[in-house]
Amino acid sequence: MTLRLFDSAAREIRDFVPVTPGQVGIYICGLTTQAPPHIGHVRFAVAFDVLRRWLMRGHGYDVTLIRNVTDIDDKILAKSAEAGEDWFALSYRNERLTSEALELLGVLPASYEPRATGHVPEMIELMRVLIEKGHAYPAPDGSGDVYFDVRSWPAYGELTRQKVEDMAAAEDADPRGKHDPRDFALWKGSKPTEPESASWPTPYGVGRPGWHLECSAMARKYLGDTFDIHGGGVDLRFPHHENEQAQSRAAGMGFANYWLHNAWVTISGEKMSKSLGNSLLIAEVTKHARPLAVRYYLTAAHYRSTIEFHAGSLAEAEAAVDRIEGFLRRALPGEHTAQPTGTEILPEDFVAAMDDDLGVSGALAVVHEHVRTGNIALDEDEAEVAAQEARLVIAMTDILGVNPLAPNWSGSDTPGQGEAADALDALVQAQLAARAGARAARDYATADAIRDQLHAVGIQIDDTPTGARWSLVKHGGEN
RNA sequence: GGUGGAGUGGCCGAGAGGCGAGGCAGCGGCCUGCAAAGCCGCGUACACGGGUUCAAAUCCCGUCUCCACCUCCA
Repeated sequence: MTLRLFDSAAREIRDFVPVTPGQVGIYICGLTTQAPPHIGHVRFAVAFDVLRRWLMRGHGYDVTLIRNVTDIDDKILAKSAEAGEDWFALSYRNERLTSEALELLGVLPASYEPRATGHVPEMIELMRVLIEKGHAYPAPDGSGDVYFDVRSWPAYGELTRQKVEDMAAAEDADPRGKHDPRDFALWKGSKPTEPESASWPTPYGVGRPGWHLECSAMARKYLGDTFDIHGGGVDLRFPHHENEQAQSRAAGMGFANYWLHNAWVTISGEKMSKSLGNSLLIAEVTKHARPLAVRYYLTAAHYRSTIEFHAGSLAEAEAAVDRIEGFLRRALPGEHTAQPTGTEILPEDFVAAMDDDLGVSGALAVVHEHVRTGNIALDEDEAEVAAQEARLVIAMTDILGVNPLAPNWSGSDTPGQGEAADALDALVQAQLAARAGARAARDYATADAIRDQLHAVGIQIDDTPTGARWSLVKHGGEN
């Protein structure tokens, strides 16, 4: 089967063919570390995590994923100045919060996360080449700015199919000394109001990275002049990705062969933004739903579709996850965690859905069908069949990063692990034994009282033909 | 003004000429002491108006509405 991806540069679905057989290089634009991450911010990471897992598990590629950190920009400097905090401290704090959020949501760590500020020499080299080739120039006013000469690169605008004449003037730097108002800054000369720590010497003056140059420099350093996939949110298509491509190609590189862009998380139909407040920060959201449910919510829709966040979103995801998890726990009793063995034969319709531009919705439909098949097998006492279905469900959900039994979801809410869990189990088992006795004596009032008491402290009792089982009620807020 | 995306049943969300994805919620049933879980059954939905076709949510024409980007953005 051939993986097909929607290349937003070509605006069509294309067969994926890597530059080097068996290997895939992916560069995705990470976050500008100016604020803690909200649920919309992490969608790109989840979307590309699914792509990465599918490339690895579905096609056996060796994947190098570079996710950059833009650790300096106008807003970081402005916010830190406002807060009276060092810019690098603010930036690093948010970088750590972002990493924690992604780990919490089961996003595999990137191969590397390069920071813009750590790649100034690479950027200087790029500027040198661009200036030499006549595609960039230092501002003649001595400001220290270096601009990309848009008019010198006829292909400018090709990524987003725009004509230079239709574009508004760039305002990311003072228009001092620009050849054309659309020219954008590769490098920004230091301003007297900016801290000295936010500046680096270059042949063109002291300053700091522009927003776009870092990605061109870092993609080249870690993935080569031509690489496979470049990803990011749709809002980055212009100007960021357009500019990256122009810089890199004008400097003589091939740059990305495929461009993938993910859509938004919306609220009431509108793009989520910081102004909506704290309730949607990852740290807040995961207080109301367990991380697995948040991950499922973010994963379940196609990456190019906007997903609407509403009051019941996480509860629905929780219910769907509970259904899958409930089956796995019944089909694989005693296995607290479980991962794919790598030898499972994935269902054909699952593979077909994933190969079709990562059709996660169709893939999840296959998962749920196998859950149903497995549940029927359990009802009919066919434990072997159920276990086989469970293995498939684990393999499929693991590719999507939503395997309920994956070790990374194990936390304090997972029964059966650790000494405290053993102690809890012993206490609950004693209660269950008492309840079983009451039921045997047809003293249902007592039996129900025990069940109610346990439920009141968050323990769910389910009677089965082989005895009662218990589990913690999953409703977040306990993690 | 330029560029791009979207309107699907109570909700979320796939699909892209014929076979009703899936989940959530709801109703009925089986099971259960009662529950829970599970299973079975129940929904002819595709913004609007035309058109093409044996057949349209899907193609064509027109209209309406919404969203995003146009140098801060996942």
